[in-house]
Amino acid sequence: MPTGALPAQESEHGHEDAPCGALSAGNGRARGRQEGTPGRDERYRFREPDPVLRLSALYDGQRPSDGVEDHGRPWRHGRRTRSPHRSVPEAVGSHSGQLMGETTTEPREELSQVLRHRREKLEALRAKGVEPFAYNFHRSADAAGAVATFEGAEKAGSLDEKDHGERVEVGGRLVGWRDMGRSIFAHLEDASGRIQLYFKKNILGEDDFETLALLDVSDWIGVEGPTFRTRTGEVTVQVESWTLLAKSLRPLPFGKAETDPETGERIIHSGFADQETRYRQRYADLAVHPDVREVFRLRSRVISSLRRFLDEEGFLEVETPVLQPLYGGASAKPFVTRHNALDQTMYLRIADELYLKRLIVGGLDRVYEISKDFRNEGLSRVHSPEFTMLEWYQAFSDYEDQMDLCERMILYVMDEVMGTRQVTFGSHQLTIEAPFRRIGLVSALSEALGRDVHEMSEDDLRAEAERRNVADLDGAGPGKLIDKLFGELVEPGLIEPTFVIDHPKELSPLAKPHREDPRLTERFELYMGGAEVFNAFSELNDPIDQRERFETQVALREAGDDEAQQIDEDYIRALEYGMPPTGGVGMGVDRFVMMLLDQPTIRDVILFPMLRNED
RNA sequence: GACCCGGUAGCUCAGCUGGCAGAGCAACUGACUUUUAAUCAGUAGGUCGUGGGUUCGAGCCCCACCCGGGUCACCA
Repeated sequence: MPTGALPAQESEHGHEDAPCGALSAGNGRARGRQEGTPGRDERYRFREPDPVLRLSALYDGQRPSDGVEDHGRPWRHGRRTRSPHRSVPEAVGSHSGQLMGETTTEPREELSQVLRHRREKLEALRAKGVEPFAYNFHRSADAAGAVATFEGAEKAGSLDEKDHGERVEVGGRLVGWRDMGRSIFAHLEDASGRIQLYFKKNILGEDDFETLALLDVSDWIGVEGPTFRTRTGEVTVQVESWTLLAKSLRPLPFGKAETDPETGERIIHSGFADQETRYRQRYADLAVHPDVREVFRLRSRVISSLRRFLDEEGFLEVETPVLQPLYGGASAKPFVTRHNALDQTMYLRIADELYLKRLIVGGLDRVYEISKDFRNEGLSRVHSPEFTMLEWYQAFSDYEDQMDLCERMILYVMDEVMGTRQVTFGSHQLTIEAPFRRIGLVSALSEALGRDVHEMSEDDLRAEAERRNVADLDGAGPGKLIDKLFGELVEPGLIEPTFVIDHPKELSPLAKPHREDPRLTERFELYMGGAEVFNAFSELNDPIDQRERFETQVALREAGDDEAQQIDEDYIRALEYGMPPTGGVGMGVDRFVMMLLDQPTIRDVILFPMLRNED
């Protein structure tokens, strides 16, 4: 599990799990595996003699009589039939067939025993008149608030004669359960943190206490009662009444947590380690891993902070098309789709750039957009086909100004969200301070090669690249060769924030020529933690030059480069009306978040990363 | 795409040179009224990714395939 050093979080919630109540749903084997029966079909019948007497007893006489086939759905009796909840919630999925005793073509479910027990408890609860899926629950505090209030009262000496704090109503998910016989300790977790619950038989009464045995870790419950501090020092709710809010029919894969007696640190033994399953079932990953929840809370705060920064700088947030008749603004392959009514091929955008610059032409002189872009390419640690891009364009600025703006923005976000300028990138500990290092792409490469890149012919460059086993050189011109060599030789070392500036013209068809060296463009990429996070130019505003650049791209495309750009006539028309000098920046928001939160892969900062179809 | 590693109980994993498929946790039964990885006693739980092959015998060896992770390479 990701264990990035996340700053400034409240508590380290660990995970605990524990066996739940003593009472239970009975002996599955006896029912499901009777001699000679093929298993599934028999599993849910209630027949005599049924050894599951404790469970049966809880039905309070509503238990279906025996030996009749349609008792596969005992909860269908009584008022349940007309309940808006109808039969089984969606989570049941393919198991309903099983449970109904029907033959089904569904593959046999892996969890049948565990799922069965929970379903039996659900029935037992309904038989006792306990509604397992509540409509609402009023909370007087969240878990952290209840603890804080108690501690405040304790400090102020305002506890009552029994050392109880005020009564609270808290609600959350059961994440731990320790049954001690006539008393039970449990932990309840909500978005704020966790709080211990204490259930005591002679407070709740015999019957209510018995019913607790039908609860499980993962259930949502609400409780009410005074707070107190246990002998071991933990602030705890002494439960006087409880309400089941939602029965969990599928146990969450909680791991175990222990507290190191030496350091007091919580050591977490994850019960949910399979990366793929964690991405597919992000709900369970989030439910079980508080630090994953924290990553996404911080991601959200980073994005808010970026937005606030740009708003304060006078930028206007805009929205431009995701579905485009012509894609452009980057070198990438698009997703293709079709609009039926217009009978027209559409592309999912690969960049926002060309639309945003049209807005500069129109006089909206500082604009930005935070959006999903789509590139039909492979997946990797730093590439997702669907990713979040922030682009902004500012008239009356050039790339020098934008480097300054980037520095300010990064420090603004760090101060506001992280509260520190210290950051960890893998094994590197860094302090981020402006100004960042600036290196010329060509001069840095020249230094790495030990010879002046400008003096090298295309053949020299190719020979160097081949000597260093740089892959995929087909059709690469000198610009691309320089870029490849740079990627090989210089890029991996760019851990601390570094502006790499002044790229070869061939690589940057939308950037202005360098004012001092026509072979280059005024462009920078900002690298952090070894990955490119920002990309920016002094934007090309000469429509005649722009057309020539597009034509060069078309030639590259015809030569087989399917990532080369196309001529966008409408964009050229816009430039012909006149675009003021403009600096523009694109930022990979996911990567930025990765860097700030020290997350090793882009999937760890995307809630639902793209995966191959399940089956 | 190429290379490396992996897929065994609900989860995390072990399984030697081919010889009866295992552990911990979770589940289930029982005990326990201030525990917190609760503890103690007991019970159940398996299509060893899929399909072929070799063998008296395959989780293990061979072939093919599926799925995942990592590394490399390109766009943020």
